[in-house]
Amino acid sequence: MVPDHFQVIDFNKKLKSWYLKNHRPLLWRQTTDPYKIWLSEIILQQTRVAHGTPYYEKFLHHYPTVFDLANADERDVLRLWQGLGYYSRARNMHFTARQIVNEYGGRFPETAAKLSKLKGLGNYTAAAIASFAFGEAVAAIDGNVYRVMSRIFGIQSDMLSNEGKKEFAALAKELVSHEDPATYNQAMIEFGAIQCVPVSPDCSVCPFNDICYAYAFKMQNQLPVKSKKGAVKKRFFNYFIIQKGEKLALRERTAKDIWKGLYDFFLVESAKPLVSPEDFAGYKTLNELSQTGIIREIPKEYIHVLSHQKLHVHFWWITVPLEKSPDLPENLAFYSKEEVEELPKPILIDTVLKEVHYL
DNA sequence: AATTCGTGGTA
DNA sequence: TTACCAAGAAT
Repeated sequence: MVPDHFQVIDFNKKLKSWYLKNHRPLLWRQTTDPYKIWLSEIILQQTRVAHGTPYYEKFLHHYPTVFDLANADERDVLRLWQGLGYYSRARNMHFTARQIVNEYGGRFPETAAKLSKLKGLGNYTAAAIASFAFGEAVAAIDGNVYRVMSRIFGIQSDMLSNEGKKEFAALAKELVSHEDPATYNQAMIEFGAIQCVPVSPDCSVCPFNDICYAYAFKMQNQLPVKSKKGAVKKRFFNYFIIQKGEKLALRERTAKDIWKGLYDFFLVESAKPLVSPEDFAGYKTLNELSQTGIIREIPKEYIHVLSHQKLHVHFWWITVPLEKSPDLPENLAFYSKEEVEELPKPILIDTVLKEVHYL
């Protein structure tokens, strides 16, 4: 709850004034088109503006309307998303585009309550679209807003716990401007992004340093409180790149695991790194394949770090003679160089193919 | 409710 | 080198 002495009207006035003077001219702020706003919000989830901006422009160029996105193949959408990470965002966005077209006539629902029922839209994104595109007076609470509220009001609850989220939500509901909710939400987010930054904010120029709890008690670097993440797990990936002529064998990842929907090579995951040919003894299909063609090692260990996993990756290249047609395991299939280029791939796979000058 | 889902940048 | 961070959501 907002303390008795806190002046919500004054706060909103100063915040808006700060925003009008200091905000960045980001592309997706120049429109009230819910499609464009939705696209930007999905792209920016857990993603820096600098990283997401080129993707926003690419998507808008390829898919100018929700109808264009709905008509696209999921594979092409994932290919355009390649390099952004958290690929379920792209799959959910594509699914939702089709739903908007097929069930809503191409028009987005206009309230946060309805929007949040769509795939890929949680409380934050639904509120952002509802306020930016339709002017609904709902608070959009992202990581920036949690930080700003936590510092100004001295809220020390864990912002990632359910209890903490309720507390922040109740406060945010009292703060949101009913006069201009869109600018209020943009301003809170922007204020957190460029003034009330996570590490070592310059509080000397902050318009709220006279009312800020964190500034008064020098707790800028202690707030907000976030529960710590779990340990990073090690995994050992052994990739076998099977080549026949110009073609490579790839397969779509369909398991409930990282990189779902993307394409990679024949993969043997092991508890420890496989170093010598003797280590392959236990893998039947691998032995058969290695006898089919020439196998050589890419003498390098790739370390690929994800948010909760650290991959130790080794690549082997198997060249199959043109006259032979090995039985490919799993759902592997041969793709031409042009097809390989067009398939959505984890950034690691793309990097390796470029390093060996295949792509 | 705790985990899991990428990638790149920075201190 | 490690840890943290970046316009969160799904399970």
